[in-house]
Amino acid sequence: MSDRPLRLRFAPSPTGFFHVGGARTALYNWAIALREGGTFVLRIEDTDEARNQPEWTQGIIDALAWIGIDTTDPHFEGPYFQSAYAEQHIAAATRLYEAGHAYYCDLTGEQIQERAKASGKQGYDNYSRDRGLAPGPGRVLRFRVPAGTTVVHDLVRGEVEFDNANIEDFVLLRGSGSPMFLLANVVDDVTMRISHVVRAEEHLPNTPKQQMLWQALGELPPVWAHVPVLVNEQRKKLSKRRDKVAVEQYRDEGILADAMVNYLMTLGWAPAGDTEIVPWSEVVEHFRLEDVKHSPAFFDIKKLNAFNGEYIRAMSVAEFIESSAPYLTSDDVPWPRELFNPVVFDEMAALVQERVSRLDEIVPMVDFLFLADPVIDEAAFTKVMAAPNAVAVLQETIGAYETAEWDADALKETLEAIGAGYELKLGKTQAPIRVAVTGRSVGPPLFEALVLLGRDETQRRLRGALSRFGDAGA
RNA sequence: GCCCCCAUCGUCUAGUGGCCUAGGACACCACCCUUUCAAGGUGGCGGCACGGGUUCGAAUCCCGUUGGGGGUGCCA
Repeated sequence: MSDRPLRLRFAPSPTGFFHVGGARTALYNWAIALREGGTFVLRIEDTDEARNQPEWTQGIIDALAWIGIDTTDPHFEGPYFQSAYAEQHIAAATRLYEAGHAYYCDLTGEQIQERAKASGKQGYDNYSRDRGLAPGPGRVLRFRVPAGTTVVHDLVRGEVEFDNANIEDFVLLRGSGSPMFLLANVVDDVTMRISHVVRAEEHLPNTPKQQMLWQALGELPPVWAHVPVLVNEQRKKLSKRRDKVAVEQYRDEGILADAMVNYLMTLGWAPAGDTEIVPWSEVVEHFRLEDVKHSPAFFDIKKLNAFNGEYIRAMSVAEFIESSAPYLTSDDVPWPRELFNPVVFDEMAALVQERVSRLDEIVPMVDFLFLADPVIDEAAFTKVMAAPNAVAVLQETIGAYETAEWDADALKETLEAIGAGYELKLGKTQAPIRVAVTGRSVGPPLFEALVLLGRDETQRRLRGALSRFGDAGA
């Protein structure tokens, strides 16, 4: 089974956004396809009520492209749509029926429950197995699970043995005649000549059923690999209801694709050596399914952010400026568009770059440069101005900055001298100036910002702060 | 209930019988640097779930217990 051409597949169902767990599974498949010269097949499993399908599908394709899985890459094939192959699925089911591997059953869900209650056992009791029912409306087609055991050879878990006695005769075709997931999935994998099925662990219980289907269809099963699921802080499988799982959302918040990819790969696997931050090329070279951990991994946003900070700081300033642009020119920006000055931002960029871990932190860090008036954080203002001599420092600074040379060093020295008169260190002295000009007590380096703001605007803001005390400054 | 999977610092992991006094990273704490905040540097806190074996030797192998997770649809 391993001498077939290497063909992997990623088979998401279009549910509206791209799940980080799906992204990791896709990446695992992709890394293998790339290194081994195999093919990565994208198949959209849209057989359920897939409303709005084209939109969701495009979302998946865009998200895959973002993490580097590009539809134009020679290793990429697809997308295929499962819904387009319904006839094949049904044809396969018919073959299974004709070969005696499947039979029709007319029991309703209620009837199955009643029988289960009466017998004290759970689930369907294979009641219709030998009733020889013909196909008919409302009748489902069930697979006749053979006696014996099914051994699944799994690249990450080894051999997993299932007693077929614990597997009930599952449904292949609904009463409406439409194919079920288990069947469609296998038939598609067979026709697409898939050699390796790499997917999340939640599918492991399905695997013996699917393997029996492969065999009943006269095919050699693929190599299986079930990777551990991603969990939340409560150690539950990541769910879209309570957890933040949309790749698109992280992208919009300014997580870099490279950082996301790198982080995702370290969940369940680790590059050799003491460094987790490694380029994709190294991942491709070293990733092995056999090395994937067996236990679930917590998707830790803090660590993702830390990775992202590393990637941001590794960029050139020019790259950083380019990546910042969408955030600075979006419609959500707090300043009037006409007041934004890219030249000013570019001057600040290097200082901002080493202070953010996500791109969306840029705007609140530089907003005071482009706002007509800074938004004053009242708590910070009150606290800073209550410090001994804070107001006096403010007053004196206004006077000194009237004539000071307008460069960062001079502004710093001037303020240092003023602070010295009150026996204050620069850290204390700059606080009232910072809050007066930026509105906050934290932010990027002050004097560099003042230079960009200009003397007039700086003085205006300093006086504005002073006037808050009633005794209009100047 | 039944079936299956899993178990190293709080978290992600290294570790495949002696190199382990269990290594790294994130987080946290302290200190240094410092113009606030970061970044950077130094140090610290903190773990092999438990009990039996096997072995000269067990985080590593076996069994059991406990604990967690996944599955159990005419969903995918």
